[in-house]
Amino acid sequence: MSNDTAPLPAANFIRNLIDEQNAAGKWAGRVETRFPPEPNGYLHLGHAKSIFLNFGLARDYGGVCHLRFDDTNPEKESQEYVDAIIESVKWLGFDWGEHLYFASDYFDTMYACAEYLIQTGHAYVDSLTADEMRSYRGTLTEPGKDSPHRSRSVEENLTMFRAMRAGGYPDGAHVLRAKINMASPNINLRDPAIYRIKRAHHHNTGDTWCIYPMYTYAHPIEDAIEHITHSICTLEFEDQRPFYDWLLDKLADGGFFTRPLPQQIEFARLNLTYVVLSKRKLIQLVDEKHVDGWDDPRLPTLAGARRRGYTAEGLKRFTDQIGVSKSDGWIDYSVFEASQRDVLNDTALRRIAVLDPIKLIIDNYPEGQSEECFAPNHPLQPELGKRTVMLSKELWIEREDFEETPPKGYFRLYPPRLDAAGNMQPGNSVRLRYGYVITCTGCDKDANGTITAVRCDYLPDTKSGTPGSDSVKVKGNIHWVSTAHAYEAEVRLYERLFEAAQPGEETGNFLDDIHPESIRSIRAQLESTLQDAAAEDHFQFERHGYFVADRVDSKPGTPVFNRTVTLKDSWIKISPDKA
RNA sequence: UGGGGAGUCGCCAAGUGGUAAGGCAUCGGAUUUUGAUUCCGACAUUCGUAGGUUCGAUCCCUACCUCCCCAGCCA
Repeated sequence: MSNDTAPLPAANFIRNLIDEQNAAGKWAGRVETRFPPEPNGYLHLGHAKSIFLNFGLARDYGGVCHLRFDDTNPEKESQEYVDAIIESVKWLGFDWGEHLYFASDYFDTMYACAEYLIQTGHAYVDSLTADEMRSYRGTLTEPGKDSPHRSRSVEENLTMFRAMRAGGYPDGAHVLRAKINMASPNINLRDPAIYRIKRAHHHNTGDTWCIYPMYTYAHPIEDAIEHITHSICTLEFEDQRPFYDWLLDKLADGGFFTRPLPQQIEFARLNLTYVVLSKRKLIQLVDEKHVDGWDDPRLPTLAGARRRGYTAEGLKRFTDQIGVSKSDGWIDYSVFEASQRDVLNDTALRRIAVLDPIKLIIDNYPEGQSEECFAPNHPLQPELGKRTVMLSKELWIEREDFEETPPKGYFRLYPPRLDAAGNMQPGNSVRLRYGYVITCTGCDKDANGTITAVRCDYLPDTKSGTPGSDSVKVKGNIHWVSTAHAYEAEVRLYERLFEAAQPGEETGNFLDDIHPESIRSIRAQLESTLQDAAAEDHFQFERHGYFVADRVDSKPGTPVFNRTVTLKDSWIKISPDKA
């Protein structure tokens, strides 16, 4: 990202650490990070935090950040995910240059390291079943005990490990384990498994291998091979760090890597209310079709966020805002929305859209006549110019901009009414945005009493942009579109996918908190210029919110709009029974 | 209850021995042809609790409390 003018991100414990190390000359000022997703799903907002952190650190310290696929478990991984991840990281604006890597490209080195570990007595082949291994491991409060196979000779271990690789054993028959300490208070050090036999087709290495390294073992080696300085991961890997250091220390002794070795640093993962950020749950939502694919605009995946109309710049603003620390907390989803509004407010062109139309008839406006009104594309950026919207006798206005019996404080359209003293007061006046001031005279109803049209008169001398147009002061300002000139289009309104701040917290099943109507598709009346919107064009529909032309379903000439986020609305707070 | 982490305003988050940054939210008020934006102002005598050291502690020491993570041949 190019942001020379952007202020330096706030201090955090990682930056402080790097500053200290740089002062001490530990890495000679080098900062090399990596973003290492497993290609077993789509990236989500939580990954964005990690991406901005890792790529941001590299950028700010003049280093590089690698994109590395941690593909050590072929059963769960696929090329589709690799492609989607690449697209999302690019969308966020990052470029890893030459540094695109796959853990699977290092399988040979990892294998060689494993033989070295065996030869130096630091690893052994175990033949316990998974269940047996579990019981030998002990518990949180009781030490484990040595496997009967722990004392196999180096020669036997080597022979068996080679046979494992050669396909001489069925899946699960043996595992290679690091030989550390079965009584360690840190369970992760009780001889962790580092290789398992698994006959699965790998998206990158095909059927070359039938044994695969475990994350625990593979990750430190990946970092060391790539000369990563700071290996940043989330808090749950803290207990893994002693093994990370143990392994690399042994391999450095063996001449595989040179010191200083990479350093693992852990930070708190993102917890966001009203969404789920776990791959398991996201996969379930997609597989069970609670949503329409990984890029469903209701999903917190980056693909979904993009389609929803959220911007990469807004995501950056969000991550800058929430900071990086080691304490786990929950960020309210409204914080995310606010950061998106910040960006969209600056960049989105303004347009008019009537989402819930009701007809407004200007009785004293000539039949068959129409005229041009000029509306700025952005109120704060006049250099963005104006567009023309047509006004005529019959308009569409928002249903909620008329109230037959207005609540207290309402200053939009309402008809003439009796005041407290019993005197008839005129109907309310508002300005038709970019047009004339009108005064409400009443409304039409059908036999059921349903309002079919609102009636008004306009004040001819009040047209926006003409001298003296503001001689009549009104508080209300409503948007409209001429019925004869409107463009009707599909607009999708989204609600939160989950109704609970922490889905599943109450019942234990996050699916119980799914919002039954999280998507609503409507036919809206839009100003005609919107017909030319291109996919991924962002707009502010004035007085409503930010919308984007859907990048999947929009066709030239027939855009479909997604509501990204509404505008802040303090009227809702004043009058909770409204909206 | 073994081990590893974390506890600073409603939500994030700096500060780490010299007397509590900032952001978001909230509440006032101004501007406003979006009940938006923008602007101005208010907003922790207090840093999980209790002791201790010190002239002085959010920061050091001791004990305690609360929350999170670890017993996959997942990552």
